[in-house]
Amino acid sequence: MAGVSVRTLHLYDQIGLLNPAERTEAGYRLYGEKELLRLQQVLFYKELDFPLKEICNILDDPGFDLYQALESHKIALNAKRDRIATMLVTIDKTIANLNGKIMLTHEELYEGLPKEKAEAYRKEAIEKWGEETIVKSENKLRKLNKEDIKQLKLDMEDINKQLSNLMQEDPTSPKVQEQIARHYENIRSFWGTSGASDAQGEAYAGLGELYVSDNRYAKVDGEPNAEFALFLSKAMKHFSETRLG
Amino acid sequence: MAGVSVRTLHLYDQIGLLNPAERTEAGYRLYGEKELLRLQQVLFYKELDFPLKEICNILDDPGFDLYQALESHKIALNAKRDRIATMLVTIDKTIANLNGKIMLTHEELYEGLPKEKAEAYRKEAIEKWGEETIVKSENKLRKLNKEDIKQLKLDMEDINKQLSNLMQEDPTSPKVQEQIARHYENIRSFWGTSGASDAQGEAYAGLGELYVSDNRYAKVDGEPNAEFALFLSKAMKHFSETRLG
DNA sequence: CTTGACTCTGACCTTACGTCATAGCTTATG
DNA sequence: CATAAGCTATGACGTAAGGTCAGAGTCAAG
Repeated sequence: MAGVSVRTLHLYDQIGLLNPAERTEAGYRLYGEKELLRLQQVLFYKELDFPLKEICNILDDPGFDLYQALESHKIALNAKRDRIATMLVTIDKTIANLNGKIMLTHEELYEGLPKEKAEAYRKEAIEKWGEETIVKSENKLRKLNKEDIKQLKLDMEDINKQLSNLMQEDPTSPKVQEQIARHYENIRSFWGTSGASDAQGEAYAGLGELYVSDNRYAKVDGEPNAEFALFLSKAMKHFSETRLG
Repeated sequence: MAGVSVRTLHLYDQIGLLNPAERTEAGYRLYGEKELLRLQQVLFYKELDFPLKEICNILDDPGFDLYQALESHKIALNAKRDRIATMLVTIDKTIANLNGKIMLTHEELYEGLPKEKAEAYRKEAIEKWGEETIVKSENKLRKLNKEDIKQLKLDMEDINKQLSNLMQEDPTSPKVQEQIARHYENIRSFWGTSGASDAQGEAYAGLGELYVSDNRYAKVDGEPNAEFALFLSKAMKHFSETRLG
C-alpha cells in the first residue's frame, strides 16, 4: 500500500514502533490515518539510516535530544563517506595497476594472434575499459617496434631472475634497489610517462601493492609466489619513496 | 598478533578463506608465512568492503574476473557514497530547521531569564552549534526590539489559529495560501534573509518536512497534532514551489 | 602442583527484514 | 453453496561478520 511490506509492518508492530489502530475479529491489522502519519516519520528517519530502536526513542521519548542524535549521526555518516572515498581511490589505483599489467599481456596476445581474432579481442577490451584507455595504450605500443618489445621482455625476464635470487636480502639494500631501478625503467617503457610525473611514484608503489593483492603477477619459475610478491612490493615501495617521492 | 581476533581466524578457517598451515596435537592452529601473506590479501579486499565469499573467489578461483568485480564494486560504492551525501544534506537541512525553530524558543528563553543564567545557557548553545550560528542569530535578534518580537509572536499565534481552522481545506487553496504567506513572512523576520535567496524556497519547504518528522512543533491548542503537521507541510511545499521556486 | 593466560568447540546474539510453512480468512466464480 | 484463488496471521529459520559466553583442555611460570 505505502511501499512497505507486510513483514515490515509485523516487525514494527512487534517492536512497538508502529502498532495498528485495531484488529479485526480475525486478527487482521488495521491502520488509521494517525498510523500512516507515524509511518511517514518512521520512514523519514529510516532513510537517514537511523536504527529502528533509535527511531522509537526519537518518536516516543519526549526527553530525547534530537539535536545530539542528528549531530552524532552526521559525524558517523561523514566518517562512512570518507571511508568510501578512500576505498574508491584504492579501487581506482588497483584497476589502473591491473590495466597496466594487462597491457603487457595484451601486447603478448596481439603479437601471436591472427588479425581477425585480434580485432575481435580489441572490441571486447574496449567495451570493458573504454575506448580512451585502449587507444592510448595502442598508441604507446605503436611507438615501440617489435625489436624494442622483444628486448624489453628479455630484460624483464632477466630482472625477475636477478630479483628472485635476491629474495633473502633486505629489500632496501643497494643490490636489490639496483635491479628495482631496472625494473622501474622497464615498466615505464610500457606505461610511457603520460601520467602526471609527480604521480608516478605512487603508481609504482601501487603496482607493488597489486603484486601482493593478486598472486597472478609475481611469479618465480612460472609459479605464483606470495613471498616474492611481498619482497617486490617492499622493494618497490622503498624505491618510490627514496627515488621517486 | 596481526590485528585480527581469534574468532575471526576461526571463522576464516571455517569458511575456507584462510586455513592454518597445521595443527598442534592439542588442536591449536598454526599459521606460517604463506598464511600471513594470504591474510594480507584478505585484509586488503576486506578494507574495500568485499564480502568474504567474494574474497574466496578472488583468491581461489583462477578464472575469476577481477576487473569486473572491481568495476561493479566501484559502481556500488559510488551509489553508497551518493546516498550518504543525500542523507547528509537532509540531516543538515533538518538541523538547520531545528535551529531555526530553536532560535524562536531561545528568544523566549532569553527574555525571561536572569542575565547569569542566560549567559550560561549561551555558552552551552555555542558549544552545541558553534559560535558563528549563535552570533549571527543574536545579531539578527538585536535588530528587533522587544515590541517587534512581541508583535511577531502575537501574529504567529493568530496565523496558527487561522490555519488550524482551515485544516479541512485543500492546502493549495487561496485561503490557506494567504495565511501561509503571512506565516512565511513572519518566519523570515526571524531568519532574516541571510541565506542565499535562491535557497529560501527549499529551506521553507524543508521546515514543513520538519513539522512532519518532529511532532513537537505543529501544535493545535498546545497539543502536538500530526495531521496539522502534514497539512502545514503540504501547504508550505506548495507555497515554496509556486511563490519561492 | 597450581595458577593464570591462553586455546579449543559449540552455541547464541546482533539488524532489518525475506522467505517459507501451516493455518485461517475473504471474496469471486461456478 | 462450495470451492479455489488470494489474502492474512503466527512462528521459524536465514542472512554478514563476527562478539560474547560457557565449559573444557593446554601451556608456561612460580
